[in-house]
Amino acid sequence: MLCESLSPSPVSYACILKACGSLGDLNKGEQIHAQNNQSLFQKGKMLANALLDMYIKNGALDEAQEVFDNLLNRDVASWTLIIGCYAQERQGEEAVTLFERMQCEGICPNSLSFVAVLRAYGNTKASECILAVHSQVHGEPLYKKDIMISNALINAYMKCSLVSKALELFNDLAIKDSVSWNVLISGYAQVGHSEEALSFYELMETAGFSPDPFTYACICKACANLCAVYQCQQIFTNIVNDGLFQRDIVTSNSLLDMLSKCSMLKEAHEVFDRLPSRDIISWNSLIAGYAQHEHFAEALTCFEQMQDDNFAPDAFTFASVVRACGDLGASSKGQEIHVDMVKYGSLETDMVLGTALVHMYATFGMLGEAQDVFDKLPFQDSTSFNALLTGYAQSGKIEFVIELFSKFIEYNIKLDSATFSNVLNMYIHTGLLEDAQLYFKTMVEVFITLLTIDHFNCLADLFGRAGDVEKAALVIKEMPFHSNFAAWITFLGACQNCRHAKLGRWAFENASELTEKDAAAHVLMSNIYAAISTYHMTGAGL
DNA sequence: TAAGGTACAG
Repeated sequence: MLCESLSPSPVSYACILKACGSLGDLNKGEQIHAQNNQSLFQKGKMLANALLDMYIKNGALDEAQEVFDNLLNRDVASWTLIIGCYAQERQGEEAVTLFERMQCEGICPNSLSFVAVLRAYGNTKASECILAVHSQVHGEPLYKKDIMISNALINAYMKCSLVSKALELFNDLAIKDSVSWNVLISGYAQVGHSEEALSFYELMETAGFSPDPFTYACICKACANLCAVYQCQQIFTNIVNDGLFQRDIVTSNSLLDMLSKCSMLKEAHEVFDRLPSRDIISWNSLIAGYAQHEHFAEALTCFEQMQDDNFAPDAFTFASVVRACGDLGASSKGQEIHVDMVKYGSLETDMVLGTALVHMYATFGMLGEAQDVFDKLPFQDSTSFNALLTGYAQSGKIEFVIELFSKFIEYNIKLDSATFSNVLNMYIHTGLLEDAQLYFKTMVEVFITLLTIDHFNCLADLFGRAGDVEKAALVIKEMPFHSNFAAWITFLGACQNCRHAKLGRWAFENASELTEKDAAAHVLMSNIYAAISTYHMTGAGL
């Protein structure tokens, strides 16, 4: 058109901007924006909104906000576009604020505005607001397009785990479309009601709706939650038969993730090899699958291959490989990856990664590095504090443990049950009985709710190792849990060391009540008797 | 010839 010297009209521009939005061609869109008189985009609502939409579809939030701010006449579409933009970007609070501002400025929201704000309400778990919208639209005549509001409502309810409200609305729908089924199934999968997700998938097919990529993503997630191998195979077959495996990357990634999570790693790798195209999510799913099932070397091999294939690792990749390095004890590779994480800026934006790194260095016993990463975190939360404390405890750095623990008390940081076990185990290995008792006493006073039977078993173990089997017995008798096999077998070991036949017999009988014919219990008990008879025979007497 | 609901990775 331009070659033939025709000047584009506002209509041409609107069409071209729409194309830039759906193709993801931000450069072309920016070019059109820059080459024209800015008044073109400020006055006419249609073209201004087309430009706004182009920036939003390209994920250019700042530019979208700027276009919106410079608009002279904002109509309901302009407001809805920017509200939808923030709702989609998980900036729900911002979206809700804009929704309120829009009404203050005298613009009345329409169906589409409600759909946009419902997404924000769902993401921010604003259940009261969702209920308010629901009662507002309730009883209004249901036009066909308003099925979108119903679907958005079901989705928002599910995001707040209001499962029965979502189901009630779904059942009351006069007309359902495939999105209605998808949001319901997706909701069940997200709240962890995976069986229901699969049941509604069956019902959906019975009702005559074919699964689409959205449906497959949801049921793959449900199957992954359940580790349902048989159903995995069924879905795998369906996806291949539908031809979606070749056509839709989200579906193939969902499939890949499902197979990985269900330990079907061989199948996952085959699917990966057969993919017509791959993206970063395909790589991350495969790497995560290997890391989650402790195939750490394979995880790291894939990580190398991914980079050879010119994919830059992101926060998801790092999370898997950091764990793999830690568990493999691959400290130099781990440090290399740390450098990459700094290079890509992943650490500044992601708390999970920082904590994973603290944990990795703690596993290597490189506590200086662990402390350094911890100190540089954007903020320290309970998870990162626990990772650091565990590191010090596992390395037996008592003075650091004591110092850090006092910070837990001072700043009211929630102590993790597993961290507490690690600290107790440190005391077991250092044999500092008095310090351990003091620590346990503080635990009872400050963190009583997280005490488990394992912690009491640790305390009994401490006394047993110190040779005080009477105190150990008292802990077992008086702890607020039913003693388990682990408690008795540890205690029996302590009785063996002290050659305490009476308490040993007591432990043996209790252990036998819980588990019959356990070899370890019999060996320990017979050792006690053998030791005592040797003692008699050597004339030492009892 | 402007806006819309559902989906995949730590």
